[in-house]
Amino acid sequence: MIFTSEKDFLSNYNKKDYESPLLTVDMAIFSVDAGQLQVLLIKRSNYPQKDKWALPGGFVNLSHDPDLMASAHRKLVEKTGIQSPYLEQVASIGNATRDPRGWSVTVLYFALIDFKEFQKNATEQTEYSEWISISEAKTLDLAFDHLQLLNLAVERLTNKTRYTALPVSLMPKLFTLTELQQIYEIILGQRLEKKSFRRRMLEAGAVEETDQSKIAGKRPAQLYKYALENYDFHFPRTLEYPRENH
Amino acid sequence: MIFTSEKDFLSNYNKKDYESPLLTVDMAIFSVDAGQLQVLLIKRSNYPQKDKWALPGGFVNLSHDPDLMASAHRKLVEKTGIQSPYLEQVASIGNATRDPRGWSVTVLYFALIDFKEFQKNATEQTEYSEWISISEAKTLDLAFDHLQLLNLAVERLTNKTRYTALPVSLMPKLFTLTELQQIYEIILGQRLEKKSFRRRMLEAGAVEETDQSKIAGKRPAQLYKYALENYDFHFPRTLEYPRENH
DNA sequence: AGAATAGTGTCTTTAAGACAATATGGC
DNA sequence: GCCATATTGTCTTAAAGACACTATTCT
Repeated sequence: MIFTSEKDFLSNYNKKDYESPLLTVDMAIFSVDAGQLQVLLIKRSNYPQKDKWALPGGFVNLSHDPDLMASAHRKLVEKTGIQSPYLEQVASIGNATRDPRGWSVTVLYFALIDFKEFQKNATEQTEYSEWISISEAKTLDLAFDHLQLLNLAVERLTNKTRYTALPVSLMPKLFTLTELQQIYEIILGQRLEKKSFRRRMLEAGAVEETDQSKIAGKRPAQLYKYALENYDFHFPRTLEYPRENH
Repeated sequence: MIFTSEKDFLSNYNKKDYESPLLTVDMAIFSVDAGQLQVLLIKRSNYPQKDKWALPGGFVNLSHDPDLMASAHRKLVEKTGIQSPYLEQVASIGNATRDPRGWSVTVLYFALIDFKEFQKNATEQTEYSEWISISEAKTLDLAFDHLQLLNLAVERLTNKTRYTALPVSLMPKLFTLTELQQIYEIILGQRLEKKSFRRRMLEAGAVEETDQSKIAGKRPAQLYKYALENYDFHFPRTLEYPRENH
């Protein structure tokens, strides 16, 4: 068939003539609670892979989701009630075998939320969901290739924690530097030097003092807020692994 | 409908019951020639967007491509004849408006190849293609959202050039450090200090001497080869921007 | 006063930048 | 020997690590 114009071509085009894949968005929603990095998992209530733990996610709604990010955002709001989390695309996995229903592509996003904020917004869910620590989640028999997806998301988060201020997104608006450092240490699984950590945050202008302080037992601590426009900021060096003792 | 088992569910499942998106893979194939970073563009020979310049790419072949990477690799071989380039997924863009045919997702990959290797393997193409410098490509009226895709790929490449040895993939097997440095300078658009550059490559063990040297006019130069298992290696710091003169 | 947590001073270390000096081979 | 390009020496600088010290509040 020969077409004479874009319009002519389009009026003769029928999507159903071609094979299409399944398209899903899956979310690794992270939070820190009880001294551990946690991920929100759901228990699948339907086939396929019924009753297995899985990352929240599902089909992109082509009629209502304007783009992939919107689809990810919709799922996040459904599960957590949180409107403005940190949300980042990690990767897409697509192959003929990951879903028994056929050639399937999933676009993986990760989100960072403040656990306290989640508790405030918690809504009744149709599907059972639970916060599970990363270490435990990795031992579960997750649905589909979700273990691989979880690993990709965790790897992205830990890498970025080494050279960005991203973990601020796991905190409330105001936080102390000690609290922020603790979050870094939980994600990295490594102790950090207090002085280096504070100098780094302050000298780069990533955080700034507020006029408030937090009283929680002993000496009150200065409360800080995130001071940059966005989360693209990269520190000039990555945090090192602890040096050898000798 | 109630299903009693995974098998029962699958035997009743029909993909055509659900809407599916268009799925394409697009490639930013980079090379360096004539002192400039170049990208391989094709002139579209069919609707939609006929006669516009575009990144090579096209529909994932669900019957023959086992996964997304295989699809990207297939397109790369078709266009360049090169079997083992550096290939990395950049991002996926999916929305209702980028393609007039309907909700469309493209998975963007970038590839790095040695220009000389390309010339050796060049094959006749059905579609007209041409190497175009990045600066020129950005001024063209590219098809669909390919300008955005190109920008994403270039950004990924320049970022990684600051902290990895990736640009080695744009070189032949054996290369001199001066040649490698020139490639870095072209990608970054910035002069680098010779001593710092060599020290960095050598001390990290990213490259190692071979027993060959290259005679090209004046003093012969030592030929090196890439010495690491893969391209995941990160230098401990990023290359800096030139310091201020004062 | 003592304990506990917040916050600072300052020396060392690592790896990059700057730039001058030396080495090698073709002509 | 001269020139161009390759290669090295070495001082400076930026930012992180180590670790001891001071400050503030509660009990």
